[in-house]
Amino acid sequence: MSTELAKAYEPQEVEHRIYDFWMRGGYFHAEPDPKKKPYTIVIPPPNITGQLHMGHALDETLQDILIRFKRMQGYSALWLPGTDHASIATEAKLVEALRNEGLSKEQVGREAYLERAWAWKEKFGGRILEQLKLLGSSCDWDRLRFTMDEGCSKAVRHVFVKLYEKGLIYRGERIINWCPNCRTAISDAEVEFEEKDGSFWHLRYPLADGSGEIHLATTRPETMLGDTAVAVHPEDERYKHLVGKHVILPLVNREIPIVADEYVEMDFGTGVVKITPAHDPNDFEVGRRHDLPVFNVMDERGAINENGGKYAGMSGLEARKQIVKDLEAGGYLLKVEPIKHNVGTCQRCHTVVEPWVSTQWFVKMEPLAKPAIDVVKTGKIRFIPERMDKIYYNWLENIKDWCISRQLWWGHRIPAWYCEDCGETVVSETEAQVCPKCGSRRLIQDKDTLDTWFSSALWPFSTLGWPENTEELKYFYPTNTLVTGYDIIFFWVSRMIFSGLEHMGEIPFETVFYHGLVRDAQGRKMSKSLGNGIDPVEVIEQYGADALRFTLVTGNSPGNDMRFSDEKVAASRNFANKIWNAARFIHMNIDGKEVPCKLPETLSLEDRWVLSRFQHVAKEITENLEKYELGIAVSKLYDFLWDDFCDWYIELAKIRMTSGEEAAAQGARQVLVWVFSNTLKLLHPFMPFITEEIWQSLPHEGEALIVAPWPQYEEALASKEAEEEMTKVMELITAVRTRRSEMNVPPSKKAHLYVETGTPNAFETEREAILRLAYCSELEIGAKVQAEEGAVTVVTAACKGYLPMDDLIDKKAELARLNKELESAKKQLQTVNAKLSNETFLSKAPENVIEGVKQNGEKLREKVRMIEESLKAFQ
RNA sequence: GGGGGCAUAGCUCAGCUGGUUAGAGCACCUGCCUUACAAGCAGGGGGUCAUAGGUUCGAGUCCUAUUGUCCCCACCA
Repeated sequence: MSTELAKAYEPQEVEHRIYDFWMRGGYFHAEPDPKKKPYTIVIPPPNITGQLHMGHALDETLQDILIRFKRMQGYSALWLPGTDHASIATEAKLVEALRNEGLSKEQVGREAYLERAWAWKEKFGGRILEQLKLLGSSCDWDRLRFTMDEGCSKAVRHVFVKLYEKGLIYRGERIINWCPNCRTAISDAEVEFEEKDGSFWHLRYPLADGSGEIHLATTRPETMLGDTAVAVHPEDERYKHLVGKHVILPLVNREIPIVADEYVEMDFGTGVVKITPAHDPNDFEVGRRHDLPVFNVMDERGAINENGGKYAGMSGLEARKQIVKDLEAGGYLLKVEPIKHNVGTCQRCHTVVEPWVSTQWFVKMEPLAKPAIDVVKTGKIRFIPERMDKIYYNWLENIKDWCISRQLWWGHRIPAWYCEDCGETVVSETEAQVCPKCGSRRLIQDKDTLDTWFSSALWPFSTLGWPENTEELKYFYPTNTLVTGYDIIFFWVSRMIFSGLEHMGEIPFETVFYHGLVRDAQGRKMSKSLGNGIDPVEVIEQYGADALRFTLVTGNSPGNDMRFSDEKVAASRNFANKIWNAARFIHMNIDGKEVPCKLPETLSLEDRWVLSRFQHVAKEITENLEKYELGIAVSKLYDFLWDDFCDWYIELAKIRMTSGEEAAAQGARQVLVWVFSNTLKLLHPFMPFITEEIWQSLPHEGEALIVAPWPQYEEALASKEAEEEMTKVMELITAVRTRRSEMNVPPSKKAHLYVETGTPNAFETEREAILRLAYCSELEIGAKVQAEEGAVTVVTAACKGYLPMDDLIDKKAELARLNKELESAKKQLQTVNAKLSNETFLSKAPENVIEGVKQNGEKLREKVRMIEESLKAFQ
């Protein structure tokens, strides 16, 4: 870059060029390196169906910040990228595409279907990765993985067999959540409850012996076709005598028993529940306890099956209507009342989920959950923020077995074969050829595939080569940080933890850094249906990737949701522009000159001040980053760069650079370059493009900022004295500016300034700065100065200034102002004095706090004295 | 039913283990095209930190309760 370039930063061209530069340099690639310490993050693999949304943008930005930080600190920093096959989501897209061609997946057949699926994956699966690059993500693309690639698939089969042999995977007929739209079983975690309007139908079931009837209510009358009992509470006096008797199931005319079970709540409704074991999880349990038959009346589409008699073939809703009609006609319907109730829906398609009995594969969770709880309890794995612990414990402590089979074709096919001759089940990592029991060769593989999360659970080690014991696995595992949203604690985090412990005997990561959701400006969730989603790619095009990243990390604290708005990105863009212009300014002053990238021999007070400030900032930011306080770190950088460096230091440096004294000018140039390029290092993880671009253009050592060493705190450059001295000067300048502004004096009108002070050194040293920045025509400094009468007074902690501006002074206003200031100073002094005369404060507060209060008291006393003196003089 | 978050300036939010006078961005007001930047510079107004108690020498920060709001889990047929 040079000063000829645009006044405003134009990110588009820079970003592509710089990303190419990084790629060509191979800076993203990490190798096992015994000389370095490893730092590893595995990416939460985005779905191949996905487009980059703000949630990804946040997730990837946070990871990239951590990886770039660690890389600069000298770690062998691996950010391992990849994508997830997302079985249900992808299958939905594929089936839809087929439907548009007038085809079904059954029509094309499994093999052809999978060919299409892979082709689709090749075509669209990489789109999101290209979008990740636009963000600046420094992933090791050489190590790109996919949950269904050969290695991951091998890991999946290995785990399946191992768990099966251990008895932790089993197959059985259970009641599961069935999505009639996706036509597959789903796990408990994939069910979302939504409050919906419904009806409560009150029914009458006559007793079989004709001695009366029993009243009950249901929200799903169509399930009565599958009723196999009626239940009451064993202690319920109203019904005790009926237990053991039978009722006639209306419409169906089946005799079903009345059973007693503690599950029934006496106080709810009539205290009678109809029991449909095939279509309700609680009823299923009741049925098991009482050995009731399971009478399945629904098919895979949620329609009534052949067990439903005259209702067979009707959809659930049709059957409901007809059954209610028939019940009413038969005199069985007592009343209907409207209610609101929670209905389970499919996470993917929001179709109402049917509890359905079918044969599925499950993972036995309890033995796996226990160690997973322990590693968090003992702190081996740390959650940030800590409160996520509870959510995690709560889930694992109440865990139910995990239904892992899916009636889908896209995914890892279950490595189980059934013998057609003897019915034996063979589970094997490789294709089973012969039945070990009867020797038959007629083996058929299970048609189902595994839950997507079964493979993502292995992601931290399957991507590093497991089950082979690769160099990568040895070096990079366990990984260090997992960055993800709190919405997938159950789906993913918990499953990676127990999988890592079970298969690797070691935690998968040390820290889980949770972030919240990115919401719209009104705080609503971004969603397709609301149409309020903001496309990160568009934001990048308009404002630049650095501005987007800066926006996402500023003010973001772990685990908390954030709002996203155009105004915020605009503010970030302005910051990028500020940096750009600081660079332009420096170029203007160094171009064509030889400026070494080291500090000069002699340092001025402002040099020592800015260097000291930088040291503290560097130290604090490093600490903040290590504690995952990214939002805090970035705002400190913002303040330092904008306020300290641009608004103060650059302005101060201009004096020497226009002074005509070459040695002084050169010193200023060197400090400018040194502080600025070191600040760029600190800023690089957050805003990688603009910082690399500028850093390259300035005098620098090393080939790229991305691999430049992270600034170390240097005690020798920190100076409390320089900061204190400089503060005196800055306070005076600000006070003069304020006073002038209040009197509406334009900067063009210079004024004589008298500074009365007991500590003249700093003021003398910075004489030129005061002249220039406080708009002075002349400056007198002394222990006692003789100012013209009627001069305006400014008082700071270290000095008193007089501005003779007789013609502009509103005497009354000036008097009022001085009085106000005196009052305020006195009030503060009072607070301080109260503290210092408080015995308990003095005896209990720590030394440094007391010392601070004392010093403050000194300053205030001096200030009060000076104001009083001015008032006296004024009158 | 159980658990959790949030409540600080007009708006969006910081404020880490309690410690001098509670901060930022945006918005607003005033003055400036000062030769890096008007996407800028200088200055300013604006907050009884949701409410009520408590702990403490000291509370925005810790504890208890209340109110409002959002979320998670469980789910009553």
